[in-house]
Amino acid sequence: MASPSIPAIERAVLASWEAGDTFRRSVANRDAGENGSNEFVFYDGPPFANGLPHYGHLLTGYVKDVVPRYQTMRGKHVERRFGWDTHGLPAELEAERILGITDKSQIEAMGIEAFNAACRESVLRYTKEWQDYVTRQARWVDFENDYKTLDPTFMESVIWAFKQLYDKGLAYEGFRVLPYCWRDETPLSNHELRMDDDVYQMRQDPALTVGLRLLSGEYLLIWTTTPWTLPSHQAVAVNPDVAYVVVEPAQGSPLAASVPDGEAPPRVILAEARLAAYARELGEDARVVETIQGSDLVGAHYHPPFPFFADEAAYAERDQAARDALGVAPEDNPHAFGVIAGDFVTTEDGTGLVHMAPAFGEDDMAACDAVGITPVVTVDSGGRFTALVPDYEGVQVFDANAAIIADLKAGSGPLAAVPADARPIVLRHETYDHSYPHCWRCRNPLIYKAVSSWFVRVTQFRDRMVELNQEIAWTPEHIRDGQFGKWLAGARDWSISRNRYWGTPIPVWVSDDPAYPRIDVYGSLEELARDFGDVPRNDLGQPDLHRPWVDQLTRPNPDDPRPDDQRSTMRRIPDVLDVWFDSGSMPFAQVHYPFENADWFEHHYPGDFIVEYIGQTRGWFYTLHVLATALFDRPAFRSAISHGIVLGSDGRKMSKSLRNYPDVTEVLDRDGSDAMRWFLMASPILRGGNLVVTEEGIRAEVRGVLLPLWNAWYFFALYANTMHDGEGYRAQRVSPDADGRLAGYTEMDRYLLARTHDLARDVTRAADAYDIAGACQLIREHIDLLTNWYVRTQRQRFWDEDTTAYDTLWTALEALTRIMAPFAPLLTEEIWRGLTGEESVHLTDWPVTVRTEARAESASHEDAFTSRPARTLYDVEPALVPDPDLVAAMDRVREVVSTAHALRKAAKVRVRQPLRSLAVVLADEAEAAAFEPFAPIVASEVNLKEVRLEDLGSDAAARYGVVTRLTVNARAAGPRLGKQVQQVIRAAREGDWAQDADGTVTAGGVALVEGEYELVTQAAGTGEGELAVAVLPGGGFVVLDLALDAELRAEGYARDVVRQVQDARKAADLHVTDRIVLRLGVAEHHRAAAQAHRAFIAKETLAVALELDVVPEVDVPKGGVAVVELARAEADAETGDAERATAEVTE
RNA sequence: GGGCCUAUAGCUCAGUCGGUUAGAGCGCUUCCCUGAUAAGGAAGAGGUCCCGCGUUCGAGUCGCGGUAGGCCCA
Repeated sequence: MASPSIPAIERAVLASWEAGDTFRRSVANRDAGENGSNEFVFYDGPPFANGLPHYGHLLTGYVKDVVPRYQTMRGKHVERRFGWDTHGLPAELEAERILGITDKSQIEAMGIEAFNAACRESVLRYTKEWQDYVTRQARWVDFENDYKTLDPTFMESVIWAFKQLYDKGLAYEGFRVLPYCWRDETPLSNHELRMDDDVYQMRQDPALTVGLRLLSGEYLLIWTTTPWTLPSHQAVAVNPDVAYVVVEPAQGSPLAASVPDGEAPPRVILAEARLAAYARELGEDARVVETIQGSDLVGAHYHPPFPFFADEAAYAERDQAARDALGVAPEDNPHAFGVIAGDFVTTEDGTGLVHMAPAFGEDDMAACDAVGITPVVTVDSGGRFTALVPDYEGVQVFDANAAIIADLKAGSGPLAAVPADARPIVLRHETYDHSYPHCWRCRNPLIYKAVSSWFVRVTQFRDRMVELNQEIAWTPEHIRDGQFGKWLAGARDWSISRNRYWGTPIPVWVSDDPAYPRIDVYGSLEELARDFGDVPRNDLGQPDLHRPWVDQLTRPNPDDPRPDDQRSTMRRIPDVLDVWFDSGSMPFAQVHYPFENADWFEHHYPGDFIVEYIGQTRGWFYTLHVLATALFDRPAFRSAISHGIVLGSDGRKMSKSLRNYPDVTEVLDRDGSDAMRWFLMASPILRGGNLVVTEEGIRAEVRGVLLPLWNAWYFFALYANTMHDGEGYRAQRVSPDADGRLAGYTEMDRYLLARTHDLARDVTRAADAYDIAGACQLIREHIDLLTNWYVRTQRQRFWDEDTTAYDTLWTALEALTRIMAPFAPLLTEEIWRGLTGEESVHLTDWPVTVRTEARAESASHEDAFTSRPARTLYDVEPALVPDPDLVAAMDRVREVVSTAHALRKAAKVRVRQPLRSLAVVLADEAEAAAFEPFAPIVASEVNLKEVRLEDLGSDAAARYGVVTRLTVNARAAGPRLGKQVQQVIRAAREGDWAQDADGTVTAGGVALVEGEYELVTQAAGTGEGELAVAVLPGGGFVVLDLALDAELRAEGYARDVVRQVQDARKAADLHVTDRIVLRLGVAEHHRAAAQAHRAFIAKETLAVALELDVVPEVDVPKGGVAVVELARAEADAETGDAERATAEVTE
């Protein structure tokens, strides 16, 4: 059909693939080669399937299909295993939702076993739907031989990786500051903070400005909205690049008044930019004693706000318990209570000096860690102060604010024991309204709190990661040294433990008695079995590393010499691994390395190709690279596409609630998968840009690419099938003769084949460079050429049953569908099957195009065939004969046609009006000769009786008048002439130049040397009389003879009549093959013309009878040339022979 | 606040090593053509190449500083 239902075609193709097992065979057809030498290794980035796929998944899925399909056709063996990401917090939250519970205590109450069972069910809930979507998008991927991160084999490889890191000293335990819900007694991930818009709510907190007394006497002003963190204070941070001032408060200011008469008022230090904000306390005319840089303050020491950790000995003793509980080795804190540098310090609010409580702030932790200050955790899991802060022990931190503020102001409580001149002062106490994070479950205000965590010591091999990144080919290129490279260079240690339930367990067992410490790390089921007597087993008795089964493995501490009944026990730490550790382990864990497939893995790592959206530079791309570097000292992948973000039709992020994007199912049902694939693949999104998805955009690709391709095929099939009186014609592949020539084919045929050759060559180049959008652009241009140049100009040959035309079009379409197959796999499949009668385009080979070299080589080295790898490029596409000269000549033809049309247009002569002649004047005889074969094409396109070729060497120059124009090659002349080149260019443009007798060209007074200029000959004017002259863009010119005689006018008139009748036919809703009875009424002065072309008119309009009358001119309708009346011919005439009918009319 | 990216015609985007007069597709206007095509052809309108400074004989392109937007981080 001419207007096909593409989705229907697609469904039929999909069904045939399933029936024919085509995917599996396309993989199996290709030899993997020795040690996988002929494999293309693709890693599937596991999606988290806890929901349905959206455009982002579809986009990535299409790329994940295009590249392997292409490589398969190139002859590679490409395994494609689907991966499922199954662990992690999203799964747990979904399980909580299903189970109707909201916090960890409820999980503990119901039991981890039941909870994890719910998690497992939730992550596999949508696998069927995913499979359906992936199948519908024509993505070939192996669902049977898939991998899941919850598989015991996968998990065993993951704990192996952890142990490797531990053994290399690259895994350690430390602190990590997280949002923490003291009511639910659980840390939250940063992701949970962004989960709901109303997680951040306005809240009123006390804000204190406190002065801490430097040993030199001045007070550092710090500002905090969490007074409860002051007892845990460890340092003050300043921005080293900010200016600070030492200020003496004005006489009579509140601060000056606070000291007894006679005593000097205290001097305070704050950022210069914040001085005005404290005018109330310091007085309007407070005196700036000194201005200093932040860096000058770094290292200064002061008296802490509270005395809890001031006494080194007491601190060490009291903190020991907390440290022991966390398993951290004791170390002192010599740097505490000093000024440290922090780039994050701003002067937007506060004082420009920031109070650091490293256990309760991320910045605090990082800045203190940099100078060796360890956090002091003074708050228990319920948010209450511990014995480390005896004065407030047991008080919830928010409740403690009031008491802390009161003690600070009054010097009471713990400060009573501190000498007055070492106490802090409270400069300001205000109420602060700010946006503050709340627990998304219980709506209580969160705190930030240090929790114990395991880390990968990324900082230790960070530089190596940067080096290895240089070996990766990124698309777009800037990712390598930009977003990804910069991220690597600034990488911090990776926190990999999560205080959760559903994940790969951290395989660390510790003694439960600090008196007899011991740590065991396990990297395999076998090691576990050795120490615990058996592997962990679930309720079905199957090996299962998940909690709670793995936690049930305990044993007496071998390092504990006490009798058995008193011995300490080795227990697993409760944490599970960050899910990103799972996905980073995917290359080896999917094959259960090193327990199985060690040899395979060696030869398939790094992988050849991965693709994800740009955000994965901090996600999958990153974790793959971290583990690859740490474990194997090589990159995990050779090339990566990092695509942009898919936006909704309004340019904003796609949002379910806004409904700002086309429904996926609707698009697939109406326009089809290939339309969506092409739309996405041809878009800038694969070059890193963002993409707005609109239905119009998708439809535009259907109209611009898919339908023209289909119609080219439909045109071919329609006429090939009706050839030889309906017997049909089976087209042959064009094949060159022994000399490699396409003798017997027209220029246009050879041109199409040469262009198809170029297409294959250029698309190969683009696809090899992962420039998928570029490949699509090339194909789009080629389809335009095929349909709107070749087919349109050659239609008559098809109606004339010229078999070379059929063979040529068949060959071109067959190659085109192969080239396009990865980018529109369903539609090309249907067309290719129609063309060849064979099974699948995806089981064939990519058109390879190095025939010239291969021919020479294979001729001289006959044995080269056998000694070369399977798919080296031999004479596989003999029909696609490159011909650069022919391609260039045809470009000239299109120039000539276009220019001649422009002349007609300027002279207001319609194309239907035949003209006598066109002269094409080219530079020399050779060019004219090369053009000669195309003269008929020009004649028919421009509607000319004759196309003459002339060259400038003939008398054409004299007859039409020519000028010579000077063009300067700035690239060549610029370096030699320097500044003068501008002068020369201007002179050349203005005609201010001359050529000497000896040939020297001088422009603007400057002599030019060979190669710096070009002399171009052009027609001078627009021609004389009825000759119209126009310059060709590539040099040369055309001269169109606009003179009309009666004969030409008559012919033009006849064609006008035909046109009008065709319109009337269309208006009468006639079928294109319907015969008609026609009556024409023409004006007297057109009678002769109509008579002369009566047969032509009848033939063109399929008129079996034509009655011709003369009517008064006024009866002819406006816009028409005749009065037209027509009716469908009677049935017997309709079935009669058209030519006989025409003959009757002629008589 | 930091890092990265982007900014070129009404829209979506190309623009190579810095080289003379900056392109394509779509859209728009007018005209033409039309027995495969939901098409095709021609002409036209439409540009402060985000702004500024600099380097250079010459800058859409290179450098610096801004502005706006996107992504990520904080």
